[in-house]
Amino acid sequence: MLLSSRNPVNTSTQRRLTSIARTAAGSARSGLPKGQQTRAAILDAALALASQMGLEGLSIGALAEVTGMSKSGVFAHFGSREELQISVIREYHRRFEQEVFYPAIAEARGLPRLAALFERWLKRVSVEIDSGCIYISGAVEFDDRPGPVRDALVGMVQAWQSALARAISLAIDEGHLRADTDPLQIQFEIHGLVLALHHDARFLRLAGSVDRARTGFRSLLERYASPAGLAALKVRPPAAAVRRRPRRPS
Amino acid sequence: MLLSSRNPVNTSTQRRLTSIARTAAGSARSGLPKGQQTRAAILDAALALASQMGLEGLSIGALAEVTGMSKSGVFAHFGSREELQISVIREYHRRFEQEVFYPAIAEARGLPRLAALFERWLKRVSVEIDSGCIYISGAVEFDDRPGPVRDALVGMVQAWQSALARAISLAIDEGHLRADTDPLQIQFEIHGLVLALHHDARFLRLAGSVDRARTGFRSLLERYASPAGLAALKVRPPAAAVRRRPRRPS
DNA sequence: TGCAAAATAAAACGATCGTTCGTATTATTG
DNA sequence: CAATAATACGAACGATCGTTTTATTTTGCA
Repeated sequence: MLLSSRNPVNTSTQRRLTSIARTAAGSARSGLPKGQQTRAAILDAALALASQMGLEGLSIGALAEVTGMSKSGVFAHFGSREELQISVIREYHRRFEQEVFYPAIAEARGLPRLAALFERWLKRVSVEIDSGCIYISGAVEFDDRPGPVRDALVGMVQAWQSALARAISLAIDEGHLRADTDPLQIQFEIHGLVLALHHDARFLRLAGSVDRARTGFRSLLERYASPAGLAALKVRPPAAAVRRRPRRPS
Repeated sequence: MLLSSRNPVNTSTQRRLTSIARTAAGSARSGLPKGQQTRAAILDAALALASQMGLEGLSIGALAEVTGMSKSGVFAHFGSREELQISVIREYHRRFEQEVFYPAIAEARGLPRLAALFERWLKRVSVEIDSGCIYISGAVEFDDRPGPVRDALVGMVQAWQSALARAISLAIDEGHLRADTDPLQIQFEIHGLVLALHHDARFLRLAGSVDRARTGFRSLLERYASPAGLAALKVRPPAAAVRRRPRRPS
């Protein structure tokens, strides 16, 4: 796993799930045992619901109505509301990896990769579907609410932040960013652009916010990038499919 | 009022308050009639509570417990939970004006004023008391929840944003920022710095976030400011008390 | 001081919440 | 197919929420 994060699942949910996996290990006929299948369906609905109402607004009753199940039926799959929220966070993390991190990491080290990370992040946070970003809304909801949900959220966000910082550091090593750059400072400012985008696009419903974020990113590069880095961005190849051959200049 | 915002108070609360004011108009002995007095006390507690739990987490029961009143006693002062939330938003706006806007507007037009706005904004959002920023948490809570609360929130935020944009435009007029600058773009990026600060300081509890925001602001100025603007910042006088004499260079 | 009005309290209502429990249904496997 | 475990349901519980109603206390003014 590339976006590393510890996985402290000693809960009842996990116990049931492993026992399920053991029981129905042989019947990989339709892919998954029935339980996991509906669990995935519930989780999918829960993600949509949490993206709109927030993690705190996520209610089991509403989830039951959406999925056409009974409240207790939904409940049984997670054991508690907290576990449901944590599961939602984990699933969001998984999709975030899938749609932002993995595709971008296929780009060449340095500014190309960093720019790809940023661009996919923008899409994820503002335009795609109607989903708000659970990382952002969760950060506000749980900044003063201790507990396992907050812990899970902090873990995921930190994992993403350090992945981003790593990409920035690589860009420095590659000579694409000035050697005296502070990776965490750039990360801070990039994060700010995304947060401002989320705010203006989702709350104020301002058109053209994505372009403002892009402009901010460009002028940030003009400040911190080296000529070599800017050049690497210009000649940026289409990066279709899998381009994993490690190409280190210098 | 300098941070302008329409005030659509045709509610039952407003009706009662004016009638109170009429009744006890003569007795300005201890400043306010009893009703307004406890209302202010409740609002004070509500602001603290909403800063910590969010506007949605603000419950009348908890508010009653904190103030040592009965639920219905608290309730009677606002008529509905929505009105309470809106009142909290208005009160926050008032304090924001008082602690951020008015002191900063006493500074000289241009970068000195803009820098003062930013600096006081930082303090308000991250360090002062334990209060989170209701503008920020509210934006996340109500980005997908239509209604009068959201409307009030949007109005206040827009008022502040346009006040900020006005200060930026003045800095351009003053020759402190390059003439080809887009005020809304700068506003967007400054807003991003504040949001990132709020995130890192309150959610991740990262030390040194305020300095990161300041660093971001400085490098933003290096990009957009003119030599004259930077000079105006350097010789910045202490700005004690009232210094309103308009000093336009050039 | 007395009296109307304003302010607060107490209790209850209906709704919704997460959760539990007993039971019925469905799926999986020997 | 039968046996057994996995799933799902329905009803109910206790708590909390915003709100209403009714009654009591407190306040401010003639």
